[in-house]
Amino acid sequence: MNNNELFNAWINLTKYHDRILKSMDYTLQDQFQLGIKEFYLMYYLVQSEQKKMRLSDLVSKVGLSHSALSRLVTRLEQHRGESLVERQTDAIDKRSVDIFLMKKGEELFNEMQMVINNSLRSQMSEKDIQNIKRLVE
Amino acid sequence: MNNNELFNAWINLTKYHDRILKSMDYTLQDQFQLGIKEFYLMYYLVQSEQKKMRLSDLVSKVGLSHSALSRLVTRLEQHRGESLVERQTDAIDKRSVDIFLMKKGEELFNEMQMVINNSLRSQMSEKDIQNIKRLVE
DNA sequence: TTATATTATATGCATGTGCATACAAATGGT
DNA sequence: ACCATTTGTATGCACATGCATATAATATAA
Repeated sequence: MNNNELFNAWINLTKYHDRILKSMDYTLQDQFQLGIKEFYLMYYLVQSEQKKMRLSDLVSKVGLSHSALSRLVTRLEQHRGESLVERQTDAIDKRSVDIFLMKKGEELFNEMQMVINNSLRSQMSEKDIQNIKRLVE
Repeated sequence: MNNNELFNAWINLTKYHDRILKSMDYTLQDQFQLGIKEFYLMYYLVQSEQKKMRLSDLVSKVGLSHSALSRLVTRLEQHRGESLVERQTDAIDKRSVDIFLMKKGEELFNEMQMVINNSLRSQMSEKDIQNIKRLVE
């Protein structure tokens, strides 16, 4: 394998990834005025036991900096006049902030999830999924 | 395949992609004060016959909007007091602008390319490359 | 030819991001 | 107990981005 093949593989992977990402992001913005990062955050809250996570623990999950994540939470607290999530200072460690998924947020998440799944299914074939699994496992 | 598998495959692909991307971007910023988008732009100029391309044609290649690309070119024209690329209005269609890769830009590109290739080789195994090829072909 | 529509690029503006920093709270060493 | 260090979050700032728009040049239609 030469350098050209190597770089071409990378470029093609990027294009494949970005095409799907932008498509999903555009659809979410269009239908919910929310982006893919907002969806990821809510996804990890849903996955969690009590529909809550520490801000710090979300950083590595969502893939944003602390500051960006803090502001993302602020936006979700004030989304079109409704609170999709809420902050609550931890009783024991008063520096720490827990992010709670609210009822309205969970409802919206369920709608978004359907859109996301449709989008993924329409853009990734069964064969693609198998290849991705082989790549990332 | 259920929805969970589908979404997990996507998330894992994103993490795989972003990890490599951020690593390359960080290294380029650190060593050259240039990002991966700047590298892509120069890459396509090098690939072209005469080391030049129309701004418009670069849009789809680099994956930025017209406005972002216009400003990216401006930055490359003024990179640390040197012109890595230059604009030149097309003689026939005076609306169109050709972007030329300058000598200094090509020199820097060659250095960057080595860094990029090393970065890719250290993060993607031979098996990864084969799996990516299967995915994107 | 003249008027209208289209195309290519540049720029004002709003927004999201990371870095550096500020602040508050907890931890550790003396 | 006290002070220094570390940890968790929020915010000022600089900057890259996309959208909407402006401007200039070209193409099209009457």
